[in-house]
Amino acid sequence: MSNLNEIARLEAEKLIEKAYVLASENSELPGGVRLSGKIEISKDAQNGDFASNHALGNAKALRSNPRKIAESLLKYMNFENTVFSRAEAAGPGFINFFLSESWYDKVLKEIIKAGENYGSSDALKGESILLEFVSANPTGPMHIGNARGGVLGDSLAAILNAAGAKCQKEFYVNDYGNQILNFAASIEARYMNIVLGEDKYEIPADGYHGEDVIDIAQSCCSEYGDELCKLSSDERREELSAFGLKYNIEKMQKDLARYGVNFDRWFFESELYEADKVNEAVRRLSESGYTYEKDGAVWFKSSEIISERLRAEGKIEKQIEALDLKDDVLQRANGLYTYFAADIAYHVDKLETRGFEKAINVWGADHHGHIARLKGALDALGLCGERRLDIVLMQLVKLYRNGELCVMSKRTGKSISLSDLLDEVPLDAARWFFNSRPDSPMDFDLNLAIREDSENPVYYVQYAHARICSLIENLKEAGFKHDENTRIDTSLLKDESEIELIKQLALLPDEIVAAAVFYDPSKINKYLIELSARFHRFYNSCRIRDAEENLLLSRLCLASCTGIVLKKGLNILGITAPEKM
RNA sequence: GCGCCAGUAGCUCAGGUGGAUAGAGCAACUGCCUUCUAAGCAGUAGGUCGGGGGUUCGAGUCCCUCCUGGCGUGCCA
Repeated sequence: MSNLNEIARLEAEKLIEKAYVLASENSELPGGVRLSGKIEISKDAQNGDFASNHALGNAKALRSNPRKIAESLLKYMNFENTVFSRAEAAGPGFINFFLSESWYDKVLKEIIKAGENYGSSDALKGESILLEFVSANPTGPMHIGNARGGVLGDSLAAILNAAGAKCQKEFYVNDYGNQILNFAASIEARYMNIVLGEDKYEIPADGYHGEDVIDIAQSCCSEYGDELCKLSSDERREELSAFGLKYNIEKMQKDLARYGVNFDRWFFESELYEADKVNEAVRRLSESGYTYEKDGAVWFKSSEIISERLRAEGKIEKQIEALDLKDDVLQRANGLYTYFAADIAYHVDKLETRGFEKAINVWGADHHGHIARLKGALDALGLCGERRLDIVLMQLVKLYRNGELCVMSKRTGKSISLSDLLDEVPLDAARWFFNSRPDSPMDFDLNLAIREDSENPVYYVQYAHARICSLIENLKEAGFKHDENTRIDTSLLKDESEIELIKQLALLPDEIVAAAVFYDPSKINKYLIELSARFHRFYNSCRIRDAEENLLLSRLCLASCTGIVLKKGLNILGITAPEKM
């Protein structure tokens, strides 16, 4: 697989380098300078296809004005056997390169050859990544924010894999600790009241008051009858929490699967306790001197290790002081470990025990305070938290219906469950929306999301795909078809809309890598919208069916390449590419 | 108070790590279907890139400062 833009960039760089050597040999420019600069894709076709800023950036070193330097370099360029036909000096001193026909030909051939693998690359080859996302509390139904995290994580995993990494998807289940005790007590109250037919039992103030807990209790009744009444409260709660967890986890799995979100592994927090991993992690921190006891609790010296890192990054003491860093509790005075302690153990398991090179976590923005201390703890354990743990922060989602905010909270129980949402919003639209803009707070407008018209961009993209399928089918019936054996003459594709479309097709490998590197799946959304726009433009300005046969086949080839690329992009996002609409 | 994220057209947002005249969609207005899907295309109009400084050939992008909004700042998870 080759990236045609990358090839062009490298060739442009080589042309500049060679030209500089010749120019300095001929004393036209001073020698001995290592030219810096970059080659980028021009925004405006008037400025060529690729632009170099080398002449601008090295003007001082070359003791001349940028425009002159550019012109000197151009004198010594030879475009034979390159993907360029020519170059020119422009503006303040850019060197603009123009692609030759051979490049456009290569793009289409590459797509036909690679098929559904087109766009994949080995840019991140060898990176082993554990991607953790959703990790919703199993004490209640998931909400819309979890859906966003699920879609985002799932798309990101597909992107990382397409970019050549080996990425595994994991859901961390917090099935241990305080909240589970509350959960059990809440179910117990509901259960006992149902069985005894009275309101004697009260749900703890910080327990779970939602309807879903009644469902769980009810379901428990039909399974056990009043059997659990006979047990001691401790035993009963143990039974009930196990039942409730199983009930909720199965539901989460079902709901997420309905969204097309699947995990390679569901990792249980309780596994860490059973294997004594939490204890061990805290012990190791203590042995390296990063803990102390105060008020009967064991504390982690978060402020110390975070300060160390900030110092290494060049922050001055005053700035660090201003942050007013605080230490964190690992083990409470009552002997129980905190969530933080378990999370440290969990990440040791990811990075050390299981040997993943990198851990990426998709978190809601409300967890951002947790980042620095977790990285710090990993630093303290010699696991390079700053380098090996990346957090993708996702801003929160507000759900609106008819212009009114729908509040969601597990504790008040007024939540909208994921399955309820899916009953209203089509899967493709939901996946498109949740993928769109991870780092700004999102207003999810139900009324907009369910509209099946052009205001919903996902249909714009899908429509382009359906149009292509219909076109191909149509021409097939007329006796024209295109496959890898069809001889086509891409030099016939000269219309601006054709050229612009091919250039966009060539961009997919770059976009996938960019989305992978920046952990930003929404780049694919944007790419697909632009690709669709360019296709529709082409479709409207270039008639295919009535064209002369060679031109017809070339255009058919272009359309079918576009179909391949649209389908690939939609697949990565977990969205269907319909053949008819 | 401190920290993180955001502030770009009436509305929703792009802007690929500093490039050339800041772009789309929606809403408004004008055109394009007896011909491959009009869920489409072409065009008009719309801007002090939150304000103010600075860095340099060049700033929406980087630095400082102020303003506004969201989220944090637990022996919760």
